[in-house]
Amino acid sequence: MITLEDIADKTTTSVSVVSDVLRGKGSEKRISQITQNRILETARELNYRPNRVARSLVIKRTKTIGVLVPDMETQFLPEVVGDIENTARERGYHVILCLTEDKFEEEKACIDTLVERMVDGIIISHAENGDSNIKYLMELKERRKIPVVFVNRSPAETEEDFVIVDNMLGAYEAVNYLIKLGHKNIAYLSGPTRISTLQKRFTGYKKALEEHGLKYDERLIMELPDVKMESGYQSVKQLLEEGHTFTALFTVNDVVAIGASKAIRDAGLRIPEDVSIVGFDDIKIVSFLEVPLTTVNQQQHTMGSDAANILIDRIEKKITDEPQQIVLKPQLVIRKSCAALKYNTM
Amino acid sequence: MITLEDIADKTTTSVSVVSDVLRGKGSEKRISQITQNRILETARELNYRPNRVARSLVIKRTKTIGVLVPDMETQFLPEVVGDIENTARERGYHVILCLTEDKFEEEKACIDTLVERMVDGIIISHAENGDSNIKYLMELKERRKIPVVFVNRSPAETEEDFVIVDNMLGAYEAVNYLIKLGHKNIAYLSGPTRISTLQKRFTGYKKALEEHGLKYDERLIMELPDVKMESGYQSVKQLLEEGHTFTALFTVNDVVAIGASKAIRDAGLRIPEDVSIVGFDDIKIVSFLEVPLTTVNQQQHTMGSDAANILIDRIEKKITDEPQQIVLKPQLVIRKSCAALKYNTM
DNA sequence: CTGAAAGCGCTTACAG
DNA sequence: CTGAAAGCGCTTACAG
Repeated sequence: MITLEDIADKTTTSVSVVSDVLRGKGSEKRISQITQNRILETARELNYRPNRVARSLVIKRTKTIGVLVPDMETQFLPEVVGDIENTARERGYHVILCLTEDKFEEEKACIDTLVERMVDGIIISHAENGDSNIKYLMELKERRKIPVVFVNRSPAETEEDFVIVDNMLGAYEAVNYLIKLGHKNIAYLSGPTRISTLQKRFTGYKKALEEHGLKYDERLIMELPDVKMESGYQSVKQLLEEGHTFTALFTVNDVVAIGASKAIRDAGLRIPEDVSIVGFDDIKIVSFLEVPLTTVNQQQHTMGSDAANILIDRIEKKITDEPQQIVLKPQLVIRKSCAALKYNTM
Repeated sequence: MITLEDIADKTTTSVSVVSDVLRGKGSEKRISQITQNRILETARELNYRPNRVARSLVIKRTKTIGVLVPDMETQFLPEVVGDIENTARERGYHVILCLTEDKFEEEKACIDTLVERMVDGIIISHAENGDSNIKYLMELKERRKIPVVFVNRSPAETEEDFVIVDNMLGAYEAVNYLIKLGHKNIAYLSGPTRISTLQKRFTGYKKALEEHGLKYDERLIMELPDVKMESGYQSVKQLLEEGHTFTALFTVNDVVAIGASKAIRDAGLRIPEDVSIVGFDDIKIVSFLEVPLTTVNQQQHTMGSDAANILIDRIEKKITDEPQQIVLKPQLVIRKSCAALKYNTM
């Protein structure tokens, strides 16, 4: 490994001038052009690579951001993470990726080592499984001045930066749409309601029902243990076996909708003739399904890049004022999985 | 930020004993139990967090690995990355994620800054777009002693560590299966063949044809610009419009198969009655499709964790001998998208 | 049992 | 125009 001192030796200068020249401060510091050239050239010859760790230790910035998300399974998060990485890289930052499994302890451990690694900031879709690290994060933010932006999930009534979609509105519009099509028995496949985002979708569902004077039927609500395909499949299977009557189905996300669709087909029912279905997320694949899925788009690409930009603006003190709280507007994307209610006979 | 010196002051000891105690070397260094307790306690009181950057500078290890992949779009890579992160975290390492967009220059820039950041090792699914960074990586590996393991894609005839699936065999078995079902006109949707992995799948396709004395028909080969759904859709649409006759279709990956399926259905054809189709990857979703897709599973979970384990073993010198070259055995997963050829009339 | 000191590779006043 | 020196927060011989 070759160091500033090596270059200083070869050029019979000193580490300070070498450092200045290599950081482009040569002219500002009035180093003679000749010296500058000599230094630049030998740096190239020796294939000098600055040691960023040493640099970080003194300037106290690492050009690194920590990204904490529960997992990479839902297809939605990888899309967000990908966009965070892209914008971060464009702006000269690297991303340390931590999967927290939606567990309090894992998340805490990650936060701690990220701080020890002197990350410049953190983007987090925080665990909402029992205990919470929010106050812990906020303490850190105060004490260590590490900016934090919440993405996809945000703490309730917070003063912090976040970028989320309006989950309640998205769900509301989805259910509204089903109601307008004439449906009265609309089942809902919820995820764990301890997760705020999903709780809000549930609220949107109930609100739409209420506003249209439809009764809320508990038997049509399934709270799944997770938001995966298999759970979507199982829960609809169960719903059907229990003989509950519904002509439409709203699901907490697309992946669950895909699982649910399979159960519906397996029961010999058709989409949308027998049951209409609306998802949430608008992941890439759903428009390619045999019955393209009507769903709620939550602008995941904007979500990732907005979060990264806000964080980096904070780090670079381009924003210092009030909380940046972006609530993206969800968009109902109507495709082929819903039909007007014709027969009320199911 | 509180430092070793702060603790040394408060406990009227010295930074060296504090450092020793905090790293658990207290007893080994025969520090009195009383002193140890005092130090441990004040560390806790002051909420001491070690500065890993400083530590890394002296010990020359960062407990960080760099993971370079082209993108997060194909669903396959997020699964691999997720598993790398999981095993790395279990073993005390963090992951810096870099998306290279399959571009030579992006990849080089990433490699450079990763080295400057003193990562302990690199896992890479390398760009294969024109120029290559392989020799560059190997140079680095020699000079800086940074272990590298290739995942998913590997250089030809290399002495390096890698973990890939046997792409040729997977494709061969897929096509073989179609042939056994009686198909003779089997179209192939290839990705860019500059990508070695995809080239090998193409070879497997040709080999199966050849072994069964089937003629290779260039008109049934489409080389897509990328391996995305949209391209799968477009290429089949084109194939159909051009009036080429095929009763079966093998695709370079599942996502392309999904796009292709849509085009087939749009043309009023049925899967598998009119055309049989086999994909590659076995991503989560394909078993939930209306017609569950027959595909080649490439054990992506093993792939990620194997790569991480090999890399970390290298870093920790648990392996020092010959190249670790893992070739996973692909598994044909038979579902519902293929049928025996009955009529040769299409 | 404990502490003083060198050193990791940088940056940054400061002095000349 | 250029260099000596302190310091970032650690670890690690080494001395006593």
